[in-house]
Amino acid sequence: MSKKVRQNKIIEIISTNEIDTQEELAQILNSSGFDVTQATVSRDVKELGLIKINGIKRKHRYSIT
Amino acid sequence: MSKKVRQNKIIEIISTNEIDTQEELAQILNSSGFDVTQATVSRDVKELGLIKINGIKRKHRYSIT
DNA sequence: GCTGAATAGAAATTCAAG
DNA sequence: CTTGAATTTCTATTCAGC
Repeated sequence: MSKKVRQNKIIEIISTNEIDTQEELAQILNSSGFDVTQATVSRDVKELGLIKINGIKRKHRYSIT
Repeated sequence: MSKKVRQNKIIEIISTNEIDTQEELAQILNSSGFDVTQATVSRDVKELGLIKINGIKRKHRYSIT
């Protein structure tokens, strides 16, 4: 699978799920057939420019910018 | 010093400096007379809803939402 | 309620390797 | 150029204490 496909999947995942951690994201990716580790997710998050929202109400989740 | 004053200072600091880490922010606060640790900065960051921008271009810095 | 010290937990990077 | 394992670095939380 290409990186691009995986990154599209990441966008889809965080759009439909409340993702707290990169580990969690990696697990969902694995369940979806993308065999990746947290290290790669970290790189994808960076490339995609994703941010971690950490506000007082909306606690802890990844989001697209 | 009140928490509110400190948090205003934080906004000012991240608006005028490129801050990478909470430790760094804590140090600048200390230099400015606010005696705090990273733990408190972490709580302030959360309350203020600050985000850490981690994009491929704009690397690593705190920003207001 | 606000905070610091210590710790747990999460994320980024290094260091190969393919 | 992409990745995983291991490690480092950074952040959040716990557990007092005030």
